[in-house]
Amino acid sequence: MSSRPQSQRDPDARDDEAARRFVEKFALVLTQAGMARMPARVFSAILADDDGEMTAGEIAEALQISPAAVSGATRYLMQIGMAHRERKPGERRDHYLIGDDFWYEIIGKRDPVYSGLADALESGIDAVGKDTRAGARIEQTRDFFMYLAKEIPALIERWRDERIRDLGHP
Amino acid sequence: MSSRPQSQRDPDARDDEAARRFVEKFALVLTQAGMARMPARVFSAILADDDGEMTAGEIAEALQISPAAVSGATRYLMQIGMAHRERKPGERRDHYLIGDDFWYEIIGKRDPVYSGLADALESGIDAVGKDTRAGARIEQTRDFFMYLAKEIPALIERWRDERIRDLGHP
DNA sequence: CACTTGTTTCACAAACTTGTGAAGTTAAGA
DNA sequence: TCTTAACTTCACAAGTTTGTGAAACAAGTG
Repeated sequence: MSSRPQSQRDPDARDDEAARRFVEKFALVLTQAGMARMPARVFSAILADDDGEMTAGEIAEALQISPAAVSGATRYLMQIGMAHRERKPGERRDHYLIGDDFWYEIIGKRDPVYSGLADALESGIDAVGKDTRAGARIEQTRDFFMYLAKEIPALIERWRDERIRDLGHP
Repeated sequence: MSSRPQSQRDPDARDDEAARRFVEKFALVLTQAGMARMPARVFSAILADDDGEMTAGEIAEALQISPAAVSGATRYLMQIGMAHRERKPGERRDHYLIGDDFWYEIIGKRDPVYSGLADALESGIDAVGKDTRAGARIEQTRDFFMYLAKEIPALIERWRDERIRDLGHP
């Protein structure tokens, strides 16, 4: 979990200082995409960890945050399915991990967002009147989100398939 | 812009009270999807307006908010391309409008988000080492976002084409 | 050119969010 | 059963964000 001084580094090995910078950089992008700060940092830290698995203590240490902050962030990450927790029998510590294919899950879960928009729009069509200009506009918008709700999961499925095929022919 | 009392309503005509509820409901969904409250409300109001076009005064009146709030919200909406402003010659008022096909634009603009994630991840691969487990995981994640950055615009393009074809054969 | 209507800017108060220390809870190990 | 390490919950202080009133600014109109 540590690397040599810069002057004699193997360019293919881990550079802790650079890894730390990456964690903050990636967390920042996630934050800009709407994720809260601590969950973003915690997630990035686990992502950059070689095992993809850290204890709460390791997280607190790595990010210099309180156990309370770790607890809050991990609870959130687990809730939205971006991390999960494991504890081996006869272990006191929880290990937080991110799967190797969690991204499909997360993006796939945008589905409810689009469906939610489509549902809200559905009720709007009646409110403004089916045959009004607003009605037509809202209906078209609804159709678009229904399309996304259907096609995006299919897109991700396609990626999954391609990946599996690539692993078969490396 | 107004409708009869409930008791004698035409079910295909506009129901102002229901429309108002829709505006708040849809704004709430947008808010949950990460949009700020006022821009979400203003956008929803214009979406539900029959002309798809409102003056700042109409917006303030409809949503019971100050001119300052309208100004801030419209500035934001225009900046991200969800609304634009028009003023006819010899008019004192600005009219804010949303196009009939703005959604493609907006979702299409997620592209930079995915590209941004892919970029940040790219730098992470070197930081943790190309041939480490973390390196492989980050690389795979980057590939996934590059895939999305490429495929989602294509998806939207496809919708556009289908729409145009539908309009040709109604 | 002054008046009037409409929009933007700005400073601020209120409301909300965030991360912390400290106390409380849980469960492994002796 | 008691001890202790690990995690969670809670109240709060600090920091942000949000929407407002008031004042400044722009642009038609008489």
